[in-house]
Amino acid sequence: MNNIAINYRPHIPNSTKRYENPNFRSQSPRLVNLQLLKKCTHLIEFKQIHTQIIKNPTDQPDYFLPKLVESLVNSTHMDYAYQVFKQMLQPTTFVFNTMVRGYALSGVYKDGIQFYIQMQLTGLEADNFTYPFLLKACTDLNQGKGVHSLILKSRGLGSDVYSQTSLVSFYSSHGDLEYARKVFDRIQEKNVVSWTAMITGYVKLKEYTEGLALFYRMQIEGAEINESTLVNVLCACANLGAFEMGKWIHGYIDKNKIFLNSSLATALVDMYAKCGYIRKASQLFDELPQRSVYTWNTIIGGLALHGCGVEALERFKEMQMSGGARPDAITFIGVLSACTHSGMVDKGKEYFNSMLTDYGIEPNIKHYGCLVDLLGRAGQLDEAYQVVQNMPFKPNAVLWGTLLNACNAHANVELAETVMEQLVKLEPYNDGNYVLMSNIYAAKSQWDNVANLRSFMKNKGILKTPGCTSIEVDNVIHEFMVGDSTHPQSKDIYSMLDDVARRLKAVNYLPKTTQVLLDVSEEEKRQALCHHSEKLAIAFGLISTKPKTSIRLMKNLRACGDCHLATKLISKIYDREIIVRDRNRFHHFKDGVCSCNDYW
DNA sequence: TTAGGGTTAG
Repeated sequence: MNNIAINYRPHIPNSTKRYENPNFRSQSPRLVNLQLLKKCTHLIEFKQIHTQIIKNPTDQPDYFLPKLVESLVNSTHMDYAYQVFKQMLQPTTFVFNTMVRGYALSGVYKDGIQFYIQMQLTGLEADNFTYPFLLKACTDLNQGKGVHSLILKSRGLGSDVYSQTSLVSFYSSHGDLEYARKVFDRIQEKNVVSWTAMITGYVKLKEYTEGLALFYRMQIEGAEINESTLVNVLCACANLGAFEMGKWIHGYIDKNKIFLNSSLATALVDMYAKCGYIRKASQLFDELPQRSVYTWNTIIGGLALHGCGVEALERFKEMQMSGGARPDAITFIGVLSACTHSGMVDKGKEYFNSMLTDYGIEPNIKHYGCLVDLLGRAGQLDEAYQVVQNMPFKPNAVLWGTLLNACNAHANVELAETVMEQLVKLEPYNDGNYVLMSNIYAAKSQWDNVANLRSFMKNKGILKTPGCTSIEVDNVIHEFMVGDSTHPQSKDIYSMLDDVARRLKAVNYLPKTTQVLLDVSEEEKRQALCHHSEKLAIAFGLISTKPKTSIRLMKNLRACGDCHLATKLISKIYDREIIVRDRNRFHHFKDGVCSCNDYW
């Protein structure tokens, strides 16, 4: 940035070209007023007003120039705002604040901070507006901490709720939740924005349980709750799969007649979809009076997650027909993942190729990830590998992981080993990759390699994450670990498991013992599989819910091959729909088949 | 003139 001149140098802009704006015609050409300023959007309109202010001495430049700067900043004409600023004899704190805000919002952070420094040099004192703007111009933790100490030192502003809340947002958006919470706890008179800022901090950093805990406290303390609060709480519910809480929020919205704005509607649709209620999500979506690109993306992505690919593509067509929202890069993540999760390989390729040509959207690494998944699923492993090698991005762990998954599905040891070389470098402690590789070796009966991999993991201290499945029955979440016997109804659960095992045997079910990473006998492997957390949760679901009702589960890992096979059979034997949310997607088991068509 | 909000690849 140039040095900021604060001497008054009259400047009449060159606006020789006449521009006819209908808003201007009815106004007297000499009259400058705020109404007129508010209607300006184009630079030439601002220039005309600027000329009038300078030419007409009765129009009080001291009053109108700051307002002109403000309007220019609001219209993101920063260069011209700076030109006007330079003409001011004594810029006020308001003008400096406005310039700091403008540069921060337009991403020219350094200039924002520079303006604050310049303000101090001119001897002006910061006011309660200064620090929230200045914090927006801070790009790293140290800068923010510097502003924090300035706030503490400033007269009277140490307890200003705006500055304090800005600090909460700053710290949490820079990953320091501990500091954010310290500031939050010290806010004397917390309002709905300060509470929401802290909850948002937790949610953004995936500390969903903490976010919900704070929401409970907020209610106990009788704080006001508004749409923004609920959006964040719903986001936590969606990601935790906390359906009862999410449903309660929906009831709260209805009961308190809270306006379902676009953000809140999106969060609600997303909550239903991520909690496994895709029909409810779709129905709610249909009832919405307005849909933004976010709402469309949520329903398309939600349908994709549930393997409802055809329906997702129908929604995509509907989105385009409606003309209300333009598809963006995220829409295509949903569209491509719909094709992947439903096995529509050719359609997926078509959509990928149409992104740039028909929609002007450059595919990013996530779109390439979807393409690799799509090709991998179809068994086109060489082509998938070619994409990884030739795409315009350096492949990350997700991309290699996608390819490893494809190698597992199509038992390709050779490529899997090449992929693993990369994954060991990028994610040396991700146990899931080693487990997948072990399964690939096991599928080819390469037991030596399985053993080598196991000792490699042991030497590196890499432990397999224990499987954990939860099920919600009558508003209580029951959590099961592998081999768990701590549940109060454990005896009944294991009796039910015996019944399940007997009936599975009767339909010639053979446990997939190759997927067990233990150095034990076949019988012990069978037992281990039988006691996987998913099966324990299903057995509990069978004994604690009414016949023919759906059973809903959530897992911390991907579905294991043996549990997947067993769950398909159980859905048929016991005539139950079983809906499982695993780490990546939903599986709807019904009548012996799964919505994922055995690829996940 | 200030603080908080929705969707995204294994």
